[in-house]
Amino acid sequence: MQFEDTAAYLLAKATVLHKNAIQKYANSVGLHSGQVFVMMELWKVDGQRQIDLAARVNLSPPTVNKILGGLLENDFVTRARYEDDARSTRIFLTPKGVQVREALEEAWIELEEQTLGSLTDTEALMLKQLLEKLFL
Amino acid sequence: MQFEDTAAYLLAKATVLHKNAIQKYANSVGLHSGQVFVMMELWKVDGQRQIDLAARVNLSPPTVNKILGGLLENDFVTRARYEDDARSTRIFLTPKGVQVREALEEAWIELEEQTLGSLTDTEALMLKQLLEKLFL
DNA sequence: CTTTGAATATTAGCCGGCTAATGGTAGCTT
DNA sequence: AAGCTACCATTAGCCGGCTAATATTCAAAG
Repeated sequence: MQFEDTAAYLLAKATVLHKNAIQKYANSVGLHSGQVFVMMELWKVDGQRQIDLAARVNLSPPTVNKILGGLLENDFVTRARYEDDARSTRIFLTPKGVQVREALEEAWIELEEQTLGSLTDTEALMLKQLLEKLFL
Repeated sequence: MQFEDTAAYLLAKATVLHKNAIQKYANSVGLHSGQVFVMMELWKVDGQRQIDLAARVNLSPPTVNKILGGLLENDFVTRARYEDDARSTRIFLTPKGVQVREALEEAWIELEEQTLGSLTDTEALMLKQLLEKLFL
């Protein structure tokens, strides 16, 4: 059997390089690679609980907790207790957290170009459709 | 701008879930997720130097060094000095390291089915071709 | 032959992922 | 009211990724 012929292998291989690219562009706007996806969810819906954030980004609660620690230290978000339920905390964007979105959008456009650089427009569209079908 | 519409976003999203799947099947044969790709390279060419392994798997030398530490502890590989160059070490598979390939192949087939479960054969082929074009 | 520079492995330290275990709270059952 | 159970956040500890810095060795230049 040839591992290299499997989609599972190719997808993992692509992952490694893509992760490096994300890290590069995330760092260029002052974020770490893991933080960007949490921020994206908060830009969609602000004030979410950690457990809901974890579900949205498909990460474990401890991982999200750790990532939020970094975002808190750098004043991208704040934590607030939720009055109706003392177990939960809600995470809110700071002005700095709102503002960094614009910078990330610009960086993301470059990332997208780099990612799809070797593909035609048709192929790019096909890839996106297949990825959506794969895991959504 | 909608991050969710970009291939960079979708690829990262697919990555997260795929990594979990790899971890699950790797563990089922006694390996950790990062170790499987190093082993695959050794199954192709045994006795490689660490620096060359790192290049083959697209990881940094310190990362490969750490992964090899785990493989050494569990007797999947051995280290041997390279006669011609005292800077280098060569990594060789142990019998256990050779043997585990068969188990991983079986697990990998299941992983492949799970990964491509939602796709038709045509789509699966297309995905593989696009991934190859992306990062090879 | 000495010095300088490149290459290889390794260590330290960070972030990002996981599981397992803890502690506190809410809610339901009795 | 008491107690069981489920839920949420957090901590501890592991593996996997990175960059930066170190030590050793090789090779090439002087």
